[in-house]
Amino acid sequence: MAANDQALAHVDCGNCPIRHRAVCARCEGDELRQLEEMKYYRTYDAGQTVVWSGDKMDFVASVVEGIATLSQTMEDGRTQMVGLLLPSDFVGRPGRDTAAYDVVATTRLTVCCFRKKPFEQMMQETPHIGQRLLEMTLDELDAAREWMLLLGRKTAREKIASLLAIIARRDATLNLASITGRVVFDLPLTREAMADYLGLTLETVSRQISALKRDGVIQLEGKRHITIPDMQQLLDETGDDTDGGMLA
Amino acid sequence: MAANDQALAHVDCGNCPIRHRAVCARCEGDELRQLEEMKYYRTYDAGQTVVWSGDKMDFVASVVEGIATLSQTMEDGRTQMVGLLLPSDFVGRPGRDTAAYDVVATTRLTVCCFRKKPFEQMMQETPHIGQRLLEMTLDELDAAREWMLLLGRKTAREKIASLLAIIARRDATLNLASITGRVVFDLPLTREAMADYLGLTLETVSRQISALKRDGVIQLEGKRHITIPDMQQLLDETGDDTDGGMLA
DNA sequence: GATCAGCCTTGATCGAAATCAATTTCGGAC
DNA sequence: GTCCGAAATTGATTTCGATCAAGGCTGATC
Repeated sequence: MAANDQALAHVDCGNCPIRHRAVCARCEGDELRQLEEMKYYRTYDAGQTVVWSGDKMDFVASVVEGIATLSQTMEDGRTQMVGLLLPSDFVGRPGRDTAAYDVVATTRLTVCCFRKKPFEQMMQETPHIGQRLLEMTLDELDAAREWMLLLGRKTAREKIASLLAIIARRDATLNLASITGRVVFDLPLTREAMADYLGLTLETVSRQISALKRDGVIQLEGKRHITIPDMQQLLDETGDDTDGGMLA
Repeated sequence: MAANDQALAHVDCGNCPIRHRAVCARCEGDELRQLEEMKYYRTYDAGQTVVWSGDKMDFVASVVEGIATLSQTMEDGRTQMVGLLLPSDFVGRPGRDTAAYDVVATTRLTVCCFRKKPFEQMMQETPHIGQRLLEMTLDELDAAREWMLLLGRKTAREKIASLLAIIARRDATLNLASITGRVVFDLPLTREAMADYLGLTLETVSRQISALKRDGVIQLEGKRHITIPDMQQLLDETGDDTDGGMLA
């Protein structure tokens, strides 16, 4: 566990920004009160490691604010990101006591933790929680499978376009903006993190971003601020079915 | 749905080969009887498609016997396998009514089906089932993440070695054989299916298998029958941590 | 036993991304 | 404003796997 964890002011679950999307989404009344009592917050600075793969992990948690990455590293240093944790995402696995992946905060990160034992006990007694966790896990599995298609079969250019589209879409849904026409956002990842996400080198990431800029698909301001003048044009570059995919 | 489905003789759940590993693993007595009543079998020939991505799917199922693949295809024909379904694995997603992937039988396949509506209803009433499904889904997510590392960061040779190790390990656990020293098994996949699994072309798969043979890591008899004289040597080729991965 | 088709292997060549190697840009500290 | 270092860009070259192209096996069919 990292050094400078901090206890935060206790936040009322009723006002929690991830109240309706996290594992606790379906809890009400007594159940919520019970969770409220066992929860505690932790925060991490950008760049800090939350847990190392193989470490003992005696808690599970929900991301409240900020972004973290899940990644795997081979002995020789090759690393692959296997998950991107956004607010409301769940960290840890009930019924397992060591971390399977490295978890690293890429921005300042706040998580809402529950000690594993009491949480598991509560899962036994409260079907809501397990049901919600099942839904979330199935969604993650779908995302992982889409990602596998990207890693196995897409070109570097398609990979970059896909990642930008994913981030743009997420940003748009968070901010209730439209997902057509002009989209503007900040990249939450370094070129290296993008490379680890996409199974590329950071040089290739840089080159492909430059190429997309040259071709007018994106505009860059500084290194991180991105404008997509025409979302459809970006989607056309991802290689994905853009029109729902179903034939008439 | 494919044409030549066949109703099979009704098999007693108590004698079912996947009784202790499938979604129904934790059901007993009444619950089991209830499932027994709603289940029905279907079989498919090798090569037959079970469902097409985008199709309406009004059932969920457990693989009883045989092997099937889950895969995704891009408009231009590039395809990536995203799941390998073995006996006891679950097909379909509660709470979704169209298939997200193509499901294809690679050997003769028998599945145990439940119509979606009654199954979902039973999940509501029987926490066992959801709990078991959650466990299975979490395992699948772990497998998907290991696969992502393979797709994103491993060399062609490492990919082949990893796939052979996965199949060898599974075969060994099924047959209670040891996973050290000599291992013998039949490849259940064509070179093309292996390529779709690994994000390679079939030519590269063929070449790397030839190379591993030349180097004495594997022995081939015909195209499909494989002998691994020394499992550790194969594992050394996978690029994975071979010794549990944890430092002292 | 000849024929055929599907599957597999092998060879030659090409090309996309990796690698190696300088710079350049940018954001923050002073 | 200046300086510093991390992050990013860009260029040159190499390499691994894809692609293009012949054949070779093997088992099923007649």
